[in-house]
Amino acid sequence: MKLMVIDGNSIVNRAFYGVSQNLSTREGLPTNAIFGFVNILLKLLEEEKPEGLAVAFDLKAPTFRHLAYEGYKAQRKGMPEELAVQMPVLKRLLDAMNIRRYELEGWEADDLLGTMARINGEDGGQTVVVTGDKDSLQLITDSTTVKLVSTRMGRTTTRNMTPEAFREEYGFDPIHIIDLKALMGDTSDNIPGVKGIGEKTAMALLAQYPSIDDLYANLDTVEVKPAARKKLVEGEGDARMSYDLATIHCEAPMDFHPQDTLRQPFHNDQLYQLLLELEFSKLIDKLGVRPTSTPSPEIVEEPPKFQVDVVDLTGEAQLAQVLPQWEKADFVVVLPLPNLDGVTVSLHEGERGWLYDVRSSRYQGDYHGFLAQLFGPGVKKVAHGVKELCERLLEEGVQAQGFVFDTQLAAYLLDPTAGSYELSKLSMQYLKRELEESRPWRDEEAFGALSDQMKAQTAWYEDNALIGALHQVLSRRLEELGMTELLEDMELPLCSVLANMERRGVLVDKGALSRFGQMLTGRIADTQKEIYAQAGEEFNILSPKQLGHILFEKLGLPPIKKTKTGYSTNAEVLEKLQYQHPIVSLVLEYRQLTKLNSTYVEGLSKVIAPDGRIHTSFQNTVTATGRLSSTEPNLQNIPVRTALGAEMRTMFVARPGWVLVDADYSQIELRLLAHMSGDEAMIQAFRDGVDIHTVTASQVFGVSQDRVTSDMRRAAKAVNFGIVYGISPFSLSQDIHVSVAQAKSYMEKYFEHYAGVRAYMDGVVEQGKSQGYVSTLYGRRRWLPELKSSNFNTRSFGERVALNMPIQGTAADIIKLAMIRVEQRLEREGLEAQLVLQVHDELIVECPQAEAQQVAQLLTQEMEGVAQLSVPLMAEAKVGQTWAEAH
DNA sequence: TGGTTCACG
DNA sequence: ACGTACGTGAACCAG
Repeated sequence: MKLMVIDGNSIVNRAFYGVSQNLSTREGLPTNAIFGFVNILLKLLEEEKPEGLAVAFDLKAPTFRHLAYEGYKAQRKGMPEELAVQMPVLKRLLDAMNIRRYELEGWEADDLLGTMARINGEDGGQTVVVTGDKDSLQLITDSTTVKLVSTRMGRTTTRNMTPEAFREEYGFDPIHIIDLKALMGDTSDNIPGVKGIGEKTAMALLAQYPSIDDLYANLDTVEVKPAARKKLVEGEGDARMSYDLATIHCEAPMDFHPQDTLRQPFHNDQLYQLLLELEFSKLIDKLGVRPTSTPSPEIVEEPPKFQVDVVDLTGEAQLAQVLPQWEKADFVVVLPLPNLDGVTVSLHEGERGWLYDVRSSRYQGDYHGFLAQLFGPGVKKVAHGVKELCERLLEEGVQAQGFVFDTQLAAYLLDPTAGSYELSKLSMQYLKRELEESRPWRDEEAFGALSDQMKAQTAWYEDNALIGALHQVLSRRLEELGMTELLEDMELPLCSVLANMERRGVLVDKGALSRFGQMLTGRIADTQKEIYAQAGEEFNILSPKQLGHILFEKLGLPPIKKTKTGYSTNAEVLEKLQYQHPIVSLVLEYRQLTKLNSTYVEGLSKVIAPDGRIHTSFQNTVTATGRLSSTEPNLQNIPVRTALGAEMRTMFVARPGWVLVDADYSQIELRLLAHMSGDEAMIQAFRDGVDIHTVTASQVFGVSQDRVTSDMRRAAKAVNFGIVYGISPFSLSQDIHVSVAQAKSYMEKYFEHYAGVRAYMDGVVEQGKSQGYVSTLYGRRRWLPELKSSNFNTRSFGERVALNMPIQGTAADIIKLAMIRVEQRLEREGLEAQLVLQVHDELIVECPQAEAQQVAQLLTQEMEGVAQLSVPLMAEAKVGQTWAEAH
C-alpha cells in the first residue's frame, strides 16, 4: 500500500516558524503551529493521496542515541513555550481526525519513520516520508521517497526526493548522507562532525570515497589539503561518533502494521468541538465537519431560547397597536435588509418573544413614516453596525436616533485588533456555536426543503435573534471591563455624527483638479524622458525590480539596503544616492509626481459624486488604538508636507458664499504624555505656554532657550515624537542622522530632565505585562499578548505598542468627544455649519461666510474644553476658502 | 495575494 | 546577538 509517514516534530517546527506568530485564540492560546501543520497536512494529502497515513513524534528524552554524547542534551534548545503549549492540542486534533500517531519512549520521530518505511517496504509497499529535515534523506530507497517541506512567509513548498533526484543533487547514494554529516556535522542537530571540515571539503572527500570507512581505510591516497588531512586524522573519533549520531535506526521496537494506518473518517463531534475551540472556522467549512447534534458541555454562553411569534406587520393600523409596546420595551433588536426595503424588529417579554417582519412592498400606508417612527428617539434599539445603518437611513431622509447598543461596536471595543466583526464570526467567538444552533426557528429538515427565497428570509430572522443573543453576552462583558460608558457616551453618539459627515461630503474644485492633473501628466512625461536618456534605455521606473537593475547593476550605484525581494529603492535610499548620479533625483521626482497623479488626482476624480462632492467613509471599527480611519477615498492622507503636494489641498473648497473652518489641536499627544506621566517639568512647560521642542532642545543640548538653533529644535522634536512611539537610540539616530551614541546621549539627557516620563514608560509596560492590556484615559483597551512572547522582536513590538496606544488612543477619544459636542453645539446655536472632515487631531467645518467667526470660536472652545487635564488642551482655528488656506 | 512604496497624523 | 518608531489606506508590481 501507499503509505505517507510524517515527522510531526519537524513539520510542526516548520509551521511554527513559517506561520505568523500572532495567530491565537481569544483566550490567548497560540495556534499558529497547529494551523500551519493542518494546512501542510491537507496539502500533502491532496498531492500524494496515500492509502495509509501516520504521524510520528519524538518522545521526550533521554534519547538513547545521544546518551553517548554528553554535550547533546545540554546544548539542545528547549522548545519555545508558545510551541510547547500547542503540541498536546495538535495531538488531540490528529486523534480527532482519526490519524494514527506513533511515539515511543526514548526514540526520535525519524527512527519511527525509518522503521515504518522499512516494514512497509518489506510488505511490498511504497512510502513517502515527509519531513523538513535533510537528515532523513538517508531513508531514501527504491521503496521510499522523502518529501522535503519548507515554509516561507506562510507559503509551503515541497520537494520529492527519489533515489535518482538525490544522486543528481549530491553525487552519491542516499545512505551516504550519514557519512556527510559525520564529516561536516550539523549544528542544528548538535552533531559535532570533524572540526575544521565543512560542506565543501566533505563533499570533495565523499566524491572520492563514498563512506568514512573507505575514507579512513584509504587516508593515505586521498586527495586533500595537508591541513585537512591532519584534521581528519585528529577527528576520527568525532567522525565515528557523529556517524552514530546521524544514523537513523530503522529497527525501533514498534508493533507496526501498515494496515493500521488506512485512512478513516474523522471523529466528527470531537473534531468540530476542537476546531471551534481553536477558532478555525474556515477549516470547519473546508473539512465539511458538521455541528454536533448534542449540546457540548463546553459552550460558554447559552443563547436565549424563547417562544417566538413571527408577525407580518403590513400596515399602519397594526403599527399603532405595536408601537407603544416597542416604546415600552427596554430595547428592541432591529435588523434591516441591505437596501432598507424591509426591517425586522424583535422584542421579548419574559419567555415570550415577537418578531415583526415589515416590508415596504407590503406595507399599507406610509413606509417612510414607519421608518421615521421606528428610528425616532422613542424606541430604544439594539443593532449591529449603527453607523452604517444611520448612513442608509440618512439616504432615506431619516435622522436615526435612540440606539442603546451596537453589537459590532461592542465587539470592537472588547478586542479592537480582531479584524472583523461579522455576525457569524462573533457568534463563533462569543456564543461558541455555529449560526444554526442559535437560530430558534431552524428545523433542519424543514429548512432544507425551503425555497431559496424562504431560506434567505429565515436566515434574516435568525440573524435578528443572533444580535439579541450577542447583545446579552457583549453588554455584560463590556460592563465587566468598564467600557459601557465608552460605548454609550462616545461611540454610539458618534455614529450619527459620522454618518452626517459622510453624507455631507466635501466639495472639490473639479476644474482645478483636472488642470493640476494635466500639469502633472506633462511633467511626468518630461521626467520620464530624461530618466530614459540617463539610463540609456526604457524601463518601468515604478518597478522596484527594474529600477534596482538600472541603478545598482547597470549604473553601478552602491545598493545601500536590501529588501526581502531585492534592492531597496525607497526614498531614504535614493536621497543618499542623489549626489552620485543625476538619474536618482529624477526618479525621486518621478515618484512624487506619479504618486500625486495616480493616488490623488486620478484617485479622487474617480470618486467625486454627482453633487460635486467627495463622500469618504469613516470606519469606526478598524484601528487598534481607537482612531477613525477613512476609506474610498482616504481623506486623512491628503498631501501637505511638500509644496507641490500641498497644492492638492487647494482643490478642497467651500461652496460659493461659504468657507471652511479648520481647527486642530496643538501637540495633543505630547500634552497627553505630560498629563499621563505626571512629569512636573513637562507639565510646567505646557502650563507656561512655551514651545515644547525648544524647551526640550535647550535641555538636551544644554544651552539656554534663546540659543537653541533650528537644527537643535528639529532634533528635539524628533526625540519628542520618538518617545511617544517607544523609540530606540538606533532608530532615533537614523531619523536625525547622528551616531547611535549621540542619539543615546540625547535620550539620556531627555530622561534626566523628564524623569517622570521614564517612570511612566516603565510603568505602563509593566502594567501591560501584568494585566494583559493597556488602556486610555477613557478605558478603551488594547490586549497585548505580544508582551509575553519569547520572541525578542515580537516582545519589543509589544512594548512599543504599550507605550504608544494609551497616548494615541486617548487623543482619539478626546477628539471623538469633541466631535459629538461640536455637532450638538452647532445644532443648539441653530447654525448651518456642519462638520465635514476629521483628520485625527483636526476638524473641518463648512459654514456660511457669516457664521465663520462664531464657528471658529465654538470649535476652539469645545475642542479645548472637552477634557480637564493637568495641562491645557490648545486648539487653533483658521478660516479659508480652501483647505490649504484654512490649515 | 503579498511586497514595496509613500501619503497623512 | 537580535533588529530597529506608533497608527492608517491606496497604488503599483510580480508571481
